[in-house]
Amino acid sequence: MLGDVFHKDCPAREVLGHLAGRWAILVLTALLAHPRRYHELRAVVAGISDKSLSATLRSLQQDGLVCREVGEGQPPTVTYSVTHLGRGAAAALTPLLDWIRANAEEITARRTP
Amino acid sequence: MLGDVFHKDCPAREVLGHLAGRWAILVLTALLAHPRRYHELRAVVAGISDKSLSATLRSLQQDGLVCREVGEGQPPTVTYSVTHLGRGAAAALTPLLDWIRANAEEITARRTP
DNA sequence: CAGCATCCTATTGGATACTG
DNA sequence: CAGTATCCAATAGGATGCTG
Repeated sequence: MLGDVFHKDCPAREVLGHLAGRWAILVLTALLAHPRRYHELRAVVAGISDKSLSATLRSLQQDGLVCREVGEGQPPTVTYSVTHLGRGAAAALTPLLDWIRANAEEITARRTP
Repeated sequence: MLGDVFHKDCPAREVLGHLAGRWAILVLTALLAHPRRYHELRAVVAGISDKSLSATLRSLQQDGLVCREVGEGQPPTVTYSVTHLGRGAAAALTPLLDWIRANAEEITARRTP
């Protein structure tokens, strides 16, 4: 089965690998509400470094989930937005983020050390 | 805001870090349908090593998402299942897995090299 | 069967400095 | 502003061998 994430070496496994990192999840979600410029993203996704942000954005572009638009003028203005495909991915991520928001405190509080 | 995944050093960010890896996602999902024993998990989650599987299971246990039960007899039989909390997490992951299953081929096909 | 210990390599990711 | 380049530290993760 081609879409079986449990099978090695299948496309689904590869895509999961791209989306599974915490940075991709956060960046994609940050773009869901509306497009953002590079420095906005760096501020919104607190703690991400330039290197990780640009690497994550490149990876998301290559997968066709994020669109990069360069504006006119000096200094350059670059805006990132989710594509139609990316919107679907981000939507699929919101239940996870919602669940984490709701349960994070309980988990960290009860954690067995 | 305590549950804000976009804020550094908040519980939500930490929990996201635990769940974000591909192994945690797959293991948790593999346990959603029904409990499984160690060797079943290793077979179902194709490609995972003993080291990564046991590390993932330990992490999920510490977060209270997975329960480990040791059976009687020799050789030992150890069964893993999702807790109530873990069931919620796994449920929050299914939209993501479903989306990946549905779109993985399109993504890998159109990938800009 | 269900793992842990060890060794090793590869990838991730932060800090810093620099550029068009 | 929007990155890229470089260096380096930390982590992930595979292979192998061993144990109760």
